[in-house]
Amino acid sequence: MNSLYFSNSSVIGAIFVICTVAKQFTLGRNERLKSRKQIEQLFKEGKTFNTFPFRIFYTQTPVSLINNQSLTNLQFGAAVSTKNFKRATDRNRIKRLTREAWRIQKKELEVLLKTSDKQLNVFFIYTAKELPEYNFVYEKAGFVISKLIKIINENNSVGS
RNA sequence: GCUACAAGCCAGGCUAUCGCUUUUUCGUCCUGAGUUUAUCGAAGGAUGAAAAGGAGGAAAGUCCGGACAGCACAGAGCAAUGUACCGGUGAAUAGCCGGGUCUCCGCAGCAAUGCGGGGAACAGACAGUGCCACAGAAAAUAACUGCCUUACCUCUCCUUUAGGAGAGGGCAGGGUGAGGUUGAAAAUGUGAGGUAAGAGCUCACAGCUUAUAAUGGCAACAUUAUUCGCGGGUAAACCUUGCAUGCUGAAAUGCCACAUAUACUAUCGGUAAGGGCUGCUCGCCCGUGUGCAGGUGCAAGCCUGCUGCGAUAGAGGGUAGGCAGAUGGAUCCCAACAGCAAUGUUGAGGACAGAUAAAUGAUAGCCACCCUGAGUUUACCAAAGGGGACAGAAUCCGGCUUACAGGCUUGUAGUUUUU
RNA sequence: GGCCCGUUCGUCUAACGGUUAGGACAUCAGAUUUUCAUUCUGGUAAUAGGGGUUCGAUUCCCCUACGGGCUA
Repeated sequence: MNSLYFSNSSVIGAIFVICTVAKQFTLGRNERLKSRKQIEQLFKEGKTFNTFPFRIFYTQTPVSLINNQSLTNLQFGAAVSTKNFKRATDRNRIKRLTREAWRIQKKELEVLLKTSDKQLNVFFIYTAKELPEYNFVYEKAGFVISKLIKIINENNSVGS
């Protein structure tokens, strides 16, 4: 919040600041999983764990192995099955809620990934059969993120 | 005022914080065509800021019809698929509008009929084939029973031993389709004549139907007159007749990039002759490079993909594929005119999203709306609490169908109170 | 996005337009047995919803709902 306030007040003067310190809670084009190939690879090679309403697929690779430099450290996707929710509106609603919960809470993960030089792809699949409330989704997404942080830390300690 | 039905319209608003996406402008960074070799910079990419725009009446179902694209195609008939009262409308339809016929319901009337509302795949059952359970004699040339009659046999009576009258019987021949308890449906119905008994056999009235003519109507059709006739139903059974139809769909298609050198692109060559035009007929046509799979109605040819032989030429470097198609069009709103209407013409101005693991959002508060209603001044007040549907563009349009909280407007009907 | 197919007792299924919609497993009741199992007898139980054609629809036609498959 501090940086935001700062950037708003000094638009003309501090160009460098704007360039380096961007918005916090973004979820732009590069931060989402958009390619069919990537997602298929994720399902093939990724690891999974369950926390109740979600099933999580993820892969982590060191940044040094990746050639494409425009990639960000963290990429995200979400899906809801047609079997459990037949109406498109409900599916849209769930995807929007999960995206929102992810967007607001992912900051900590990003910082960790930058310091440990890793790239992480995450995919959420909603497996419950009832429409959730926002607070519930927010809580569970926070739990998932803390779990991911734990996994990365363990991996770091083992690798080093 | 309330309730019900029908038609049309709307599909909550505002603020704050944090986001997504498209376009434009400005800034920064990267690459860098160009050449004047630089504090230049086309085109492109990344990123930040600002401004503007950002989901429906059904975006849904995919039930119809088109636009558009690719492939195929000398032609005619049969076949296949769809469709079926008439006219209009429109790009087109099984849509829409108007009309006709039949039929159902309600009201009025003794009835004929009239008025109002709804429904109809509404061509053909004298072209042919099939089917019609149970019941019934029979479910369709007909048979059975029955009725009448002829000859024969038996009995009784009369009597000029020939025979006549009456009754009964069963075999045979003839006539008949009037009666036969059923059923959804039984050979048009009623009356009279006629006959051995009967029958549209004849006649009168009524009903249906064929053809012709007149009148009205663009037509379907209606009315009237004359005439042929009166063998059920079923074509949403096969079928017949008329009309229409080439097939496949944006995951179509075009371009660029990428791609393993036994690869890719372009051009060319080689063994072998029959085969095709839709399955059939007529009539006609093509042609000399292999195999497999898919598409186009089988096959062939053609196209696409894969595999495989040879020759010549060209061309090389790194992984989210990208762009076009693709969003402005048979559009919507307003006014005038034409038309019964669907709709058309003219005019002015305004509006109109473009995502691609798929945007158009999330949270909080307030206001408005609806429900319950503590309270007490019993009302046109109201704390606190609860509720807000159906549903998410995917190439684009025109219809149809289905889902839908609540509100507004108009019309019709009913009811209550007051006058 | 486009195309095609299906829906019958709790489950798996059968049916020529014509009976009370048949069969198997399951379930319920009774019999057999000291008891249980097996076996035998009997019962309950369904045409997805709506409309049409027909004298009469599980069947034929239309609409709707739901389910499944194919297609890069």
